[in-house]
Amino acid sequence: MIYDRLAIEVYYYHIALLHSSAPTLTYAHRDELPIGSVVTVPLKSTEKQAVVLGQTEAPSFETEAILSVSEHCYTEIQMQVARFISEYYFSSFSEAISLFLPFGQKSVQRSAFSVQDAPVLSAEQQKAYEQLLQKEKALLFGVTGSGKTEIFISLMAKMLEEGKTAIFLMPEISLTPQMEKRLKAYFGDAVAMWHSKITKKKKEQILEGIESGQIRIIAGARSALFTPMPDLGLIIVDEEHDDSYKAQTRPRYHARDVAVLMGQKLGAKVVLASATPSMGSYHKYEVVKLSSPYISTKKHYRFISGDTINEPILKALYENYQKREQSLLFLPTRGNFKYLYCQSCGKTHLCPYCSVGMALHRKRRHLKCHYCNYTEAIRESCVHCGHTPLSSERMGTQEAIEVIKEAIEGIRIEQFDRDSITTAKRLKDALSRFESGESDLLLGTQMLSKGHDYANITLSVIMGLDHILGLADYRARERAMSLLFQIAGRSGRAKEAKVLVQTADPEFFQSYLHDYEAFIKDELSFLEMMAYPPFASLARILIAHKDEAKASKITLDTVTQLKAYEEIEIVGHGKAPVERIANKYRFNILLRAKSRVALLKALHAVDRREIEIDMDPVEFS
DNA sequence: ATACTAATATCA
DNA sequence: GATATTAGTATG
Repeated sequence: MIYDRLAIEVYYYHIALLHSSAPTLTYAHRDELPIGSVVTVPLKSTEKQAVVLGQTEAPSFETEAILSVSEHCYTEIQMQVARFISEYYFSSFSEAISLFLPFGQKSVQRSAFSVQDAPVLSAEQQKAYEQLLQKEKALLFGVTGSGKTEIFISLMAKMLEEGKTAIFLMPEISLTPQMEKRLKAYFGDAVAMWHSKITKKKKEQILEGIESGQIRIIAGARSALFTPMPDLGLIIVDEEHDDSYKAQTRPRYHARDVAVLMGQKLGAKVVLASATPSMGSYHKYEVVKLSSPYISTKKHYRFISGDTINEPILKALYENYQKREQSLLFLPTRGNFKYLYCQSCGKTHLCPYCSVGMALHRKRRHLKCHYCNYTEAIRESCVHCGHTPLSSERMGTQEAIEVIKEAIEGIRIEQFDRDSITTAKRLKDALSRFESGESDLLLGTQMLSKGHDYANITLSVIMGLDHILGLADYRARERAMSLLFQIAGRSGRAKEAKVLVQTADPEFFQSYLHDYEAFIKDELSFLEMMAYPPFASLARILIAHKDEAKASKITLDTVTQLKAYEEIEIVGHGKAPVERIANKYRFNILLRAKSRVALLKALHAVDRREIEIDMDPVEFS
């Protein structure tokens, strides 16, 4: 290294490579560098971007010199949050800091921005708005159509007037052009949309806009949380219950939880919002309630039995079609697993130890719990009511469309699922066809429940809730209930609407139909009794290897190590529900602990390259 | 992550 | 025996 030979005084720095899982390395530089500086370093025969972690003593080995120092720098808070993410969600610091975009050097004088036609709030909205202004963080709990968006806009407008900026998070932004329209209407060029699919060029433009002070609101999916917003005053997490806030690749962070932490560190207000809040948020945060003025637009619920498109469904669809009114039909996502459930009482066969639905493995002719691996023979009759036989079939979107077209001549159906809505354009087209009345029925999966409003729908048919209730997931009840509320909430904004719910367990849904909060309270006591989050911490360890024997050995070794930790419960371990992905055999270990600290400590002790740790998992397959 | 190296499989 | 493919390892 040239500095050594010239005997010039040099500084040594620990650096973390960006976009790499390499460990911390040491490089030399002639000048003093601030922590967080983004630099270019030589590594092997290539050049890499890296971030300066701090100064260090001259190491015993030869060092290379930093090649260049960029204009960009991570802030102390970005570094702290990245440190937290790397430690809590088990990634390298490099992977965690790589989520963030560093700040540029220009510091802008942000002039106050005044919104021309700020929305006029109802008394109810005004009250919630004022409550939110008082609090550092809160959960805004308001049914669909209660006017949460106007409150968001008012809060953001207030921030902008104070010369501050805001981040607005929503799930899967590329598929929600509606919110973009509304935000643009109020904030114009001061708002930019940010998600993983926008082009590199566009991202650069937005970053420039942020630096110049023109862009003051970033709205988008998970990754929008990591844009370099100066003077951040507000983070809104809309639809905070949505699982897509949890990253499914390393770093496996939960954007909602990271948003709360970041808000705390920055002194920015954090508003979580949902019509169907998560149990954890309701339990943890102050709740600001917003009851709807228009909720009284009548919704008539009717519960029907069966698990296919049957007579009552076809009849209702036909009648609505005859009236030239629009309908919506929800089918659960085509899942990988089937569960045994009773058509008579709607109950799913549950694992006796975990209270989650047991999955049917037809090939091996047995039932298996995906949490603890408890296995038993396939049941012939229902343990609750003795009804025979038990059902396990479910229907796909395509099949449903065929059945309905067969039965109702001339009906125009818009398919609305992952298979057909692959791009933002397709979504826009599908929605505009429906809005202009070119289609009579919107038929699809989970996607229907997200974000869009279909004011003219007068009939919603919700099928397959029992399948969701029966999922191998401790939150199956929450998922089913939240889905019912989300879908029912999409319809009948303008006029009266019918909601047809197909379930063999109408009592469960009926008792909470007009009161999600009552459900939350009951569900929380169930979770407490069963020691599930938020009353305990869960972690999942994933092991994947081409060699099945090796994967199995790593799993067993890890389990053996974990047994030394008394505070940690090994709920189960074994082959993952999806046994093989990309030619790799997959194993899971599920852990639970009362103490999150104890769980983290044990996990850090057993962590190594061959395993992946998923803290606070939402996905178990 | 990825460049480099050692180990192993494939082939004429 | 030479070369292609894969597995393992260190990177400053």
